[in-house]
Amino acid sequence: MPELPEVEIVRRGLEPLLVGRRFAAIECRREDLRFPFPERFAARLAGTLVTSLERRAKYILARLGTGEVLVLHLGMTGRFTGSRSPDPCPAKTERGNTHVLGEYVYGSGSDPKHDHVVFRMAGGSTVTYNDPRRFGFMLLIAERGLEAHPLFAGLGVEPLGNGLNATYLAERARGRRCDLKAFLMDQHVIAGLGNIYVCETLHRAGLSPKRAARTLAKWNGAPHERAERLVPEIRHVLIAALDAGGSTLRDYRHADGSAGAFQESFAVYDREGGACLRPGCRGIVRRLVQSGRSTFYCPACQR
DNA sequence: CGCATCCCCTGCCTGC
DNA sequence: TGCAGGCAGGGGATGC
Repeated sequence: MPELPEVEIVRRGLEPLLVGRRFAAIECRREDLRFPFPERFAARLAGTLVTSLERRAKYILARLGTGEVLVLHLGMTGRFTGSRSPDPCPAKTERGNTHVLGEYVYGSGSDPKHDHVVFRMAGGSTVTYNDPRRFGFMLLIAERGLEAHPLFAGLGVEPLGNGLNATYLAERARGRRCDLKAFLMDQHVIAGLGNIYVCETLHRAGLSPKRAARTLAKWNGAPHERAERLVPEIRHVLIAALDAGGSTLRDYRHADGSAGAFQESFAVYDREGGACLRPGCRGIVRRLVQSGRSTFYCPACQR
C-alpha cells in the first residue's frame, strides 16, 4: 500500500465521488478480503449518506449518516477506480471518464477478476475496489466506538500533525532496543510511515537503520540531536511525496496520467548498488533485510 | 512488556 | 519454455 501519501491521495480522489452522496447499491463479489466483510455489509450501506471522508494513519474513514464509520484499508495492492457516470463503452475508459485513484498496480492495468467490491452511488457514479492480494479490508464500526477500537486505540501520532516532535520521539524511543527502522515503522509510534518513506527519511537524516532506537532518547535532559534531525526529514519526505502524487512502482500507470511521480525522487529505495545521491558522498546503496522487509541505505553517510 | 518470526494472498521477475 | 524460489509499499497472531 500505499503509505500515508498514497492513502491521502486516494482519499482526495474519492472525496468528490462519495461525500454528500448516498450509496445506492453495493456489490460484494466475495465473502472476504483480509477479513470477512461485515455482516449484511451491502444492506447496511445501501441508502446511507457519506458525510465526510477522512484519513487516520493508513486508514480511510467514511463517516456515514447512520452514525457508523466505513473503514477502508488498502493493504498492499488495493486500489480504487472511480467513474462519474456509468460508462457506456468500457474499452474507452482508459482515457475517458475513469480515474485510477489508487497506486501500486501490478502489470500494466488492473485485472477485473480482482474487482471485489463495486459501490454504486445515487446519481450514477461508481467506485470499484480492486485488490489482487486481498490484504486490504473494509469494516463498519460505530462512530462512538472508533477511538476505542483495537485498530485505532494504540495508533501513534500523525507525522504531519503537531503531535510529532523531537520530545515525543525521544520519549517513545527511551529504552527501545529494536532498531531505528522498526521503531519508525511501528504504527503505534508514528502512524502512516511504511517501508519506502522510512528508508528515505533515514537517508536524509543521515541515520543508520540499524542503530538502536533508544539512541534517539533524551540526553542531558533534552531530546537527542538525532531526534531533532529526524522530525523535519519525516515531514519533508511525506510532503514531497504528496506533492508528487505519491509513489508507484513497476509499470503501473494512471488512467489520467497525473499522479505518482515520487518514485523518480527515491534517493535509496530500490536503488541497491547505485551511487549515494547525497552531495559529496561516495557511498553505494546497500540492501539488507530487517524484520523481514528490505531496507535500502548508504553505509557511508548513514550512521 | 518488547521483539522476532511467520502468515495471509497473488503476480512478477530471476535463475536454473 | 517451464518451474522453483524470492520478492512486493500492509498488519496481525504467536511464541519466546
